[in-house]
Amino acid sequence: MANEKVSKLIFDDKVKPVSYYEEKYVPRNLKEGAIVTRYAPSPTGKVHMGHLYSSLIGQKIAHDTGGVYFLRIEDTDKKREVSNGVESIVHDLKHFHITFDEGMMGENQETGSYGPYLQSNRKEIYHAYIRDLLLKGKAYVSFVTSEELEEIRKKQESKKERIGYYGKYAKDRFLKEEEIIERIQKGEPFTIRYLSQGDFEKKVVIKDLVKGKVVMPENDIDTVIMKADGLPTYHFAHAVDDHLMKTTHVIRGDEWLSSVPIHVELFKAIGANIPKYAHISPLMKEENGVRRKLSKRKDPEAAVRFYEEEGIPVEAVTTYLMTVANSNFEEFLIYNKDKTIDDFTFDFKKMSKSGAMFDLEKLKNISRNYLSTLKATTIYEQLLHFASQYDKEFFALISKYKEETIAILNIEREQKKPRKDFYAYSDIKNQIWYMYDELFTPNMYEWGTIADKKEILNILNTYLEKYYDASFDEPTWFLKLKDLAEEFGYAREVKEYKQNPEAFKGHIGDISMVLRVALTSKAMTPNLYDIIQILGKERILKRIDLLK
RNA sequence: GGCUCGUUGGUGAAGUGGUUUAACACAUAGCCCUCUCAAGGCUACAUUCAUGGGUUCAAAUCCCAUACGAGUCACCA
Repeated sequence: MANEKVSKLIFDDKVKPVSYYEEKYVPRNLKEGAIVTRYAPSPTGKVHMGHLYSSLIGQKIAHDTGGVYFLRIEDTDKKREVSNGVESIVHDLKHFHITFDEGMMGENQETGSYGPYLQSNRKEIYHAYIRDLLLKGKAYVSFVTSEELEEIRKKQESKKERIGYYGKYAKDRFLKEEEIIERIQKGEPFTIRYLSQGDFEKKVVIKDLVKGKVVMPENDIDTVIMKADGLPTYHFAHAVDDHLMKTTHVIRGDEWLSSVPIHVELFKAIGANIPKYAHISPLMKEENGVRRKLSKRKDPEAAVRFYEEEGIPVEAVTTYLMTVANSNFEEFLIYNKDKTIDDFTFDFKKMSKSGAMFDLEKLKNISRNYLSTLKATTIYEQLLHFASQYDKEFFALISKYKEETIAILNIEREQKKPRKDFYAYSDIKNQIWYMYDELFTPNMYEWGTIADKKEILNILNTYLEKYYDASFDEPTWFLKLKDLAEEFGYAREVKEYKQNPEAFKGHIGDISMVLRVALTSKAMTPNLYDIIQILGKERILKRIDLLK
């Protein structure tokens, strides 16, 4: 046994033998082909769109195959940690219906028998494996400082050699045991590095589920597996955790692709099977003609919270993301109108190898379409839920006028080609505010082609006296409006006017515009007849009165 | 600089040697419909698949080179 004295110095007696963990974490009892995968974020802030994107895929393939989706928190970098990070992650994902079968459930809760799922609580486990490698001579203690590393790098650069701590440059490989003990006892900070057996001239072949076959040189760099603070690095924790937690598939951003040779070596070193990898391309954003990754800091739409706060329906966001992941999903939905994401078979092979530009406009379009398929009562409930958190004033109004609000939301909805005029719950108020007396203010300016106020009032008064009756059905109502137009010298039909513009003051459109603006203060509204019916006689009189 | 990946219209893309005069969707523009708006219908939008060579009767599809872009080369994940 190598390094026996050294490891006694570093690890206390509580550290169990590796065999303990190998026996404790038994293979999962799942059916053939079941996928076990995880979301493994570091708790550094809010969930990013790219995270949602990959967790959507992870959850789907795990559940479609009868597997397990779990949440492991990678908090080995204590400097970057954010308070309530876990809570925030769980909340953001839950809003998008992403829930976990096991793992972290909240700041200090977890379920599942492959835990702990918080890496900082797994220190003993990592130590067991690190000590094992140390004793087998596969790892060694290193005192190299970042300054020394920098010097090595410069030397390599000037000699045009490959950069890194490898081979002859890995000078601490050759430290004598006595020296190591002495320096540790002096309190000198140290790390533990894996003693790489790799050969840069040899190749490793990676069969990535997204990128396909990738051939890379073997890793020959002695990567740090335990940091000076005693916590493992990502690379080592990844190998140990996914081995013990019986992960079958690792889905992660493609920035990890070039680390796979290290991971392969580490998995082999601890005697573990190598999981299947799927390295997914990032969501991109274009700014000033430059393509870059969608950034949480620069792009508000990158934070998953944005959609919750905007009231963009969860279904729209997930549909969009699935469309980006597997573009055939879009056609699948066109031909299977009543189907959802759950009926669709996701395929890694259909994923793009290069990063897709994130297209908010397309997402909004999907959202408009989605919202147009909902029943008015459903929209109402969702709107109520949204407003209760983000618009208290509007919440009070729609609560008070429940039936009326549903009627407003139902305008031009239950028909073959429903209206598609809003893409988010936050957008609804902009479209219908004038229907509430509390929000309505008369508009004196948008009268279309008719400028004379006397004429306007005359038209409105005549309408009320001779042509308005709340009991009219739509065709009758419109016929009456045409009668009104005729009385004032406006054409009954637009065509009629266009054929002979000199014969008329204007046409029916001008007359209905007068009515529309008087009642809604807006030049653009949904079907006027529906609005009139919902307002009712009393409020119509009142609104017209406001103009006098 | 080394290693790796990528490159089809403004955007997401289909496409895996001949049915492609390059699908579909978003965006944009025009027309139609129409009492306004939204929607809907129709039309337009890559003679060409980063560029240059090659293989082949035939290439966006196979091969090579070049260019450009991205990732990585931490005691960050």
